[in-house]
Amino acid sequence: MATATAENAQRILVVDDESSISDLISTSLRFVGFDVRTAANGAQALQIAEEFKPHAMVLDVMLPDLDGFEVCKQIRNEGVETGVLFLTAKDGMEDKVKGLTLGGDDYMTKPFSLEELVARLRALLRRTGVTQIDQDEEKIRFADLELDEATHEVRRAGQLLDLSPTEFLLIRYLLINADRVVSKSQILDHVWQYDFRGDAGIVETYISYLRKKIDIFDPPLIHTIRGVGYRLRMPPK
Amino acid sequence: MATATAENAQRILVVDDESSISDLISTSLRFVGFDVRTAANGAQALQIAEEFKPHAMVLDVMLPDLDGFEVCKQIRNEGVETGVLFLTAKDGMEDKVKGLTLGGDDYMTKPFSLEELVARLRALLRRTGVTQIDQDEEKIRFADLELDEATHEVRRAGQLLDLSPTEFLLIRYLLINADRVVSKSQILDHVWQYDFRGDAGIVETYISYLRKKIDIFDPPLIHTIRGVGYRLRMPPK
DNA sequence: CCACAGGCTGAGAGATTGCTGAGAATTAGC
DNA sequence: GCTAATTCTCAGCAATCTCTCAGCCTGTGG
Repeated sequence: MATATAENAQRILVVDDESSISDLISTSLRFVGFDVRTAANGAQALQIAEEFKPHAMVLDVMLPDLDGFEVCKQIRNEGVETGVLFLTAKDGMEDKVKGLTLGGDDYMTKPFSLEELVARLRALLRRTGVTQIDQDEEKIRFADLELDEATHEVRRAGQLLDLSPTEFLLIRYLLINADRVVSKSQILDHVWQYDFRGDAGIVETYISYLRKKIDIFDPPLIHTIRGVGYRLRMPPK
Repeated sequence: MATATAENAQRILVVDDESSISDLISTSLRFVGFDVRTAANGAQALQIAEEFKPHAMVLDVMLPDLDGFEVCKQIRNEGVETGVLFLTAKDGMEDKVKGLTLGGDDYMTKPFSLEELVARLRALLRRTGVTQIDQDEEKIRFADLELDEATHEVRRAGQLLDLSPTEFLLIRYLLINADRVVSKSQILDHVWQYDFRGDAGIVETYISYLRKKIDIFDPPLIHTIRGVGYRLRMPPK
């Protein structure tokens, strides 16, 4: 977790009253290189936003004091240009969230997967144009594997693959960590919703699905590191 | 939002006393690249217009002080050349407005869809000749699908399609975002009237209608990305 | 070479998501 | 006003996806 906070890292403010959630999110975001602050309620959020000037916020709509929309409004009124990713419970509420995809904002329902959170946040930063050097193509590549965020297409050797939502998240996670070993529990934590209560065996199942779709090509890219996890890699020359 | 205000972006003045409405509109317009200011009443509008010199205005006819027509008149008397898109409530009024929008001006009744607002505003700017470089063709094309903004006609393989108003807005939204995935809530936010309180299921229904009209041709262009949204695309190679 | 833990995979139950037809409610045109 | 078009809701069906589980396979260490 040693990622140094770069001078010019993008600043994210995470606002949620459940500390377990905001810890989860902030740890995750820090790990992928964002500069993160957290707040547990609306008042605190306003205060921090003023001096922290976040590029984007992850904002629970249900806060103990103000609601998320109000917080968002006030922060913008103070001239902080920031995109917002709202978090909402699965039930009701959802219609209240309408209109948010207009300004580039977005929302997700709890529970979510961390991979998805990061992906959405990146998309949001891209849309709201805060990305300093928008050099990051919307494509992730490894060998002859290519994932396109905008079209949601995954190709191997130019050929389009038909993946289910979870398969898509999984291969993206592997791609992001290409060449590195990732453990089954890491995968579970990032790709599955954070309240998933099953065991890591599910990961094996999905790896199996993926192999049947992407490793019918040569060479195989998904490698098992027995006792450790998986790794995307080119065959040693 | 953070969209950089281009030096030469077109300037729009939005005048409405309900802040929820003017927020909605300005967010939307800023996001598509306009330089936007807002005013909450007639007096304020006059004041801002003087120095902001908007290329066009979105103007509620019902304002707390002056009415919209008066505002429009006075601003033009001061020599600001500006097209006007009037907003009116659904009731009476309508004919009164009709009579007064003879120039290149236009009007819409509340509530409206934001896609429609943007389209009308663009058309207005085009008519009043303010558009510096009329880069935007009046036709949007994708594969053998063609939508003509000016005539409101949609053709596939040269054949004219008979679409209802909502179907038209929907296919336009898909066309504008051709090849990218758009979620059901994005669609709802952009295509439906801002006060629509139903759920996203309606989008499925309309996609179904559209498919029956445009995808009876080969190849099908409207594709479902399960768990994500829809996407207009050519068949995979 | 055997035993065993870890990993792989096919089958299937159950849940989710999307599609569509039918009809009610609303709106627009005459 | 009346009719026709359009919009919207809803419910059943179909497709797909998620997850569990059990039996088999494989690498490893003794």
